[in-house]
Amino acid sequence: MHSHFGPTGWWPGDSAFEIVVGAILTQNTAWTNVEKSLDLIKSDGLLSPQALIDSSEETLHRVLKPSGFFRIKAKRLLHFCHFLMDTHDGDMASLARTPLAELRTTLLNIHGIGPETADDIILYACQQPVFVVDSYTRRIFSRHGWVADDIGYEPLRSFFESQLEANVDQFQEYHGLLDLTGKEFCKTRPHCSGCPLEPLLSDDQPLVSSV
DNA sequence: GACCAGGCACATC
DNA sequence: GATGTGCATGGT
Repeated sequence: MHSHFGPTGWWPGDSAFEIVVGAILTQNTAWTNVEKSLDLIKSDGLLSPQALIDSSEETLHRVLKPSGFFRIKAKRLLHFCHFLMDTHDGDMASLARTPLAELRTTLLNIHGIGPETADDIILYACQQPVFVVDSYTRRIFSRHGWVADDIGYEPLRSFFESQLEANVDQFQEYHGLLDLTGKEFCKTRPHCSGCPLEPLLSDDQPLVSSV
């Protein structure tokens, strides 16, 4: 994948907090739409937990509108902002120092932060090693016959983490490459010709046979 | 005009 | 525990 796409530079963002905002806004949403909202948030000077908390509901809805689900995402963003202010005085660097297991549990307890969003935050905003699984990851591996197509998030994450050295840079790059591969090659079943992973196909049993 | 996009929570069975 | 559904906009 790397030889096909080169370095992905996955997850643009000038700050850890911006990455968190993007992670929440991109839930089931195309990144191009998220960028529109991020631009509005920045131009309105709202890119901080306190600024978002202080903003009116109308303002929040207006800036979140381009990325869809704006009512629900406004609530989810505020839940995270209140958490960050209450427990870390709004400081992402302080949050990022939380030990990995505790960090993950804590994030998952915030309303609106599910497994993928939590892992995006941990890997890209907090720079700690978790393997981010997303719909493309599952689709690519199931279409190649390597895992069951209904494999759960945690079993798939555990699988990757058991096979790979825990390395933040590499985990960031794997996720970016899998996303690009999914977008470009994984449109049709069982798998698309030209996929960079095609040379790995074999008659072997699935790597993970069941949930 | 249908379908999808870098999910999650909640209701119902 | 498993399955279905609402959330909403913008691009293809």
